[in-house]
Amino acid sequence: MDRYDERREQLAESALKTLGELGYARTSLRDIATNSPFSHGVLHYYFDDKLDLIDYCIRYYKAKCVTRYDAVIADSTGPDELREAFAAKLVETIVEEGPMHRLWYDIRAQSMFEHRLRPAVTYVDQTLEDMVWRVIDRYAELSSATPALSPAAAYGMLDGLFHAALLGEALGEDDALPTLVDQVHGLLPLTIEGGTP
Amino acid sequence: MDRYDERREQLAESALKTLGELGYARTSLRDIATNSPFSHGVLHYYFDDKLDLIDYCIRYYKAKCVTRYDAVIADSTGPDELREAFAAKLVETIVEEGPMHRLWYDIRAQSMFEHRLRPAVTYVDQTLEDMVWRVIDRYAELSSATPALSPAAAYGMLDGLFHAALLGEALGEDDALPTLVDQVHGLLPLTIEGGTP
DNA sequence: AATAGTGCTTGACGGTTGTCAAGTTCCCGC
DNA sequence: GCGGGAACTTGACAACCGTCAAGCACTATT
Repeated sequence: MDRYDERREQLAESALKTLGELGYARTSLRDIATNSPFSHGVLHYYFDDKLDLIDYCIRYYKAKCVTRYDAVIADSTGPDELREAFAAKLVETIVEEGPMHRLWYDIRAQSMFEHRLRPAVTYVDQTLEDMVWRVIDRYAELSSATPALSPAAAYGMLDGLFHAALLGEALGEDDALPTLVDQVHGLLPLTIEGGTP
Repeated sequence: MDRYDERREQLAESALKTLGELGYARTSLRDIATNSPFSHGVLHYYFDDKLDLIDYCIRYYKAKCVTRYDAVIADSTGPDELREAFAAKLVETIVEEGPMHRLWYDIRAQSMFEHRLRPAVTYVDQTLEDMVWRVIDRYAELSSATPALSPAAAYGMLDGLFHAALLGEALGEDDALPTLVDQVHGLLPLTIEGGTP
């Protein structure tokens, strides 16, 4: 990777930090530059415009989190262990990377109004669906069963629970995270069928 | 209702129309006023500031859609009929009120960054959960069974599927709506247990 | 060491934003 | 019909936005 790409990543890092705190609507290019070692003019040196920067940020964000559960998949030796570890990891990432997830749901909502965001959102959403499916597939395998729903359905339901927990956590519901654990524990068995009795 | 409240509702109507088209981030008070019979100054005559207006809009939005599925609940005489009618109604509202739903998910995401939106979002979210739970509860009753998950879990999963379908529809996936129907058909039986064999 | 070119800063631009004060029009009670 | 307050318009404000041109600093090559 050459120097040019390094700087783009560095700026994307600063941008993600700022966007994660303020959200898309209230983050200006000057805010991003303030949270970086550079001045505001440099952003137009490395990116065409604001949306080009955000497009890059979205894809960069994905690269950092798409393998988040792969260790859980690889290390778990039984269905219940996988279920526990997966639920714990979901909670962990809300606690440790909350702003990043908030930003993701923000950007995804923006993509319904801002057409230029759509390709990146579609791309990342698909990789997240794949990531979830690897968990479900492994869970079925460890249960000696087969998945009972489509990847899209599994991702949609799990994402709904995750999104609700993130929202609850942001809105100050103090039982949002334990509730998520319970919900995931309840949901995973529903995603498979034909397991060994 | 006095004249003052009538005008507030009228302005909220114009605001929702504009916000539904442009989204929160790109809608200005002047845009809203342009889509109304009044000038931009009148908004500060009826609302304290922009967030006060949006707070009012969110609650007003809820009042219009919270009973959307009650007719389905009342008219259905069997579990499969309810399931069909509910899924059809979900699709119908995406088609006919798409912008309003897009706005809702946008505002809900904004509430994670803008504290002043939180009370209204929390309030509406709860009424939506109640609305979904009335469907699930009736579905269990018609199935001679009992619900197998909490209202929050049922709402979270269903909302995840609905959100994904709305997003898919906005992003141009032409099978988003039929897929939603299939997913809802698959999900509802999972929400109950102990039905008559 | 002179120079060319990359990397970065600075400052300015036109436009838009929320907000509000001042002024105008309209309507209702007397 | 006349006065007064409510309803609404207009215009202006300070601040902020994305963008970009101009210039400075630094580095590497010759």
